Amino acid sequence: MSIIAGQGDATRSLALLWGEGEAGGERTAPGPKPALSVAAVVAAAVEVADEGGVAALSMRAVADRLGRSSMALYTYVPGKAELVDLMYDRAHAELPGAYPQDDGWRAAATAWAADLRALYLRHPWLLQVSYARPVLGPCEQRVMEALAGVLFATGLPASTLRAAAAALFDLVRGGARTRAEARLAAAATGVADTEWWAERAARLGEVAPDFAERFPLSVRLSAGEAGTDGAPASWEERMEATHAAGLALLLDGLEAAAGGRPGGVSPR
Amino acid sequence: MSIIAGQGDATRSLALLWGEGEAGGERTAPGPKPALSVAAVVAAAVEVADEGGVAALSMRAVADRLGRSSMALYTYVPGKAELVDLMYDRAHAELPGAYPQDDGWRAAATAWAADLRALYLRHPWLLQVSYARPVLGPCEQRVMEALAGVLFATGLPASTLRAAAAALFDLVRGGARTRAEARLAAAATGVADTEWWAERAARLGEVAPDFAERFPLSVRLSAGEAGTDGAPASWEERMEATHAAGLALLLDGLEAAAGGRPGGVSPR
DNA sequence: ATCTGATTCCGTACAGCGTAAGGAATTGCG
DNA sequence: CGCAATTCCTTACGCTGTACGGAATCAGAT
Repeated sequence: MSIIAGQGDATRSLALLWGEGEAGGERTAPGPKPALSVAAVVAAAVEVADEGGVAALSMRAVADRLGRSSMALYTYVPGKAELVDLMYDRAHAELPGAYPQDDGWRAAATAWAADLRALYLRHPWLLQVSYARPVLGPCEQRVMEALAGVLFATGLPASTLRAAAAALFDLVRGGARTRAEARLAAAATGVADTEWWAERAARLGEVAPDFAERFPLSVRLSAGEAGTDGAPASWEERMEATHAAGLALLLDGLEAAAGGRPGGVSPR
Repeated sequence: MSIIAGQGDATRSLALLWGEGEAGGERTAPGPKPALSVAAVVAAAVEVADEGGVAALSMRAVADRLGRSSMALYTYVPGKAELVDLMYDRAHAELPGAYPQDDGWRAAATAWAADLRALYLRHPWLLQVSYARPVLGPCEQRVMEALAGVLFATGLPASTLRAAAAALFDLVRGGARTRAEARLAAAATGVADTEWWAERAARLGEVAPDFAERFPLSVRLSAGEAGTDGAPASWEERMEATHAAGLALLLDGLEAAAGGRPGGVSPR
């Protein structure tokens, strides 16, 4: 259970996020030239988080990676909270800014979701950054813009599309979280998905032998997970399928709302 | 920005979660009788988190509330991570274990979502507990059981319902998060939603004057938020509406999948 | 060439955190 | 009465983010 809460000063973060290249003029100020830059600090911080997770992200760790003292970072960044804001936005720069709609909006929406999901799995710490308060950096905004472009093709009113956009974000984040957890568990224990889950189930069976009687519907819900098509899919594949199905349900709803306009070649 | 990472020992957490009343036998062990109990510790911790947020949740703070030293807690709970696991599950005890389906499964599902959402708003720190790794305590399981009961009324296959359940959880959590953020911002700045948002927009306008040209679709997406029906709804009301609409889209998809079986009196 | 003032960077320090280690106090059982 | 187990506390360690003050570096005015 990992938490990043409280976040930083919104004004300072916004200035840093959108300042980017900073005033183009050459620097003519006295004093030693900065050996680092905001971008360098953020990049180093992202590396630290990618490698060691959010728990390993400390100012000292980032500074060590840059060969500086931890206090040196504070000339570039107001504090750790704002640094996380910057990291969060920067990571979203890896995503495309638009999606072709040759195969219809539904395919484009699915691609958008897949890309975002992949980003979360590349940088799992993103999922531990509270998106409660919208940081609203340029890169994250670009992702939103791409989604907006896809959704407007439905012809639906903006109010519906706002709801759809929020729902899509939620589904992708939630799904990626589950998947990231499985990876983490696998890495931590050295045991593969299926075995880990079996071990977990066994432990639960020890500690709560009356599980099946207390929660019959839950058991029924998770029963038959192997699917009817013989081959028992791997745990990761099943998670992938569940995620895709949830997404499909939402897109079905959206397509129904769009009425006559089809979403293009339906992927199912 | 506080972080709770790494989570606790799953085995220890599971034992504590499902032990509950513990072996019913009278205690006949030597040594001083425990003045506290696991339940008392968890209850105190929940109080601390409710009042001061997740940042205020420290072992010392919990111990102070109980009039003990921080180290005394470790005789009841293996560590902070496991304590958070227990808190998380205990909070879910506030939710009902089943939902009547007199008005059809759709109304029941909506009620389930509303209750869960209300729980998250009562205990916002729940949203900062990473549900990446399923803690799988009895109370959380009860919530899942309630949802399963609702969903099976659709007559759909378990695989579809698993996806629907996951999606519903994601939507409720995501929506509650946005709402909780607005409250937090309002409380922190003393400014009401609408004004805070206006201030934020103004600040963004200063720092990124070319916003409208760079992100025209996003602007169009959030434009006309006041709705066509004259009265400009409050920010919180709009969030509520957006959340409800997202939920409705998903339920539409589910209803479509259920084919002939209607979800009962459609709430919209 | 020198001074001035701004800027970068670092060393130290502090309060807070989770918790390991060990000792004091309390109790039921022999 | 020991004995052994259990609860609870004190102390301490290493870690965190960061406030503070000083040292080093440099541009431009003198």
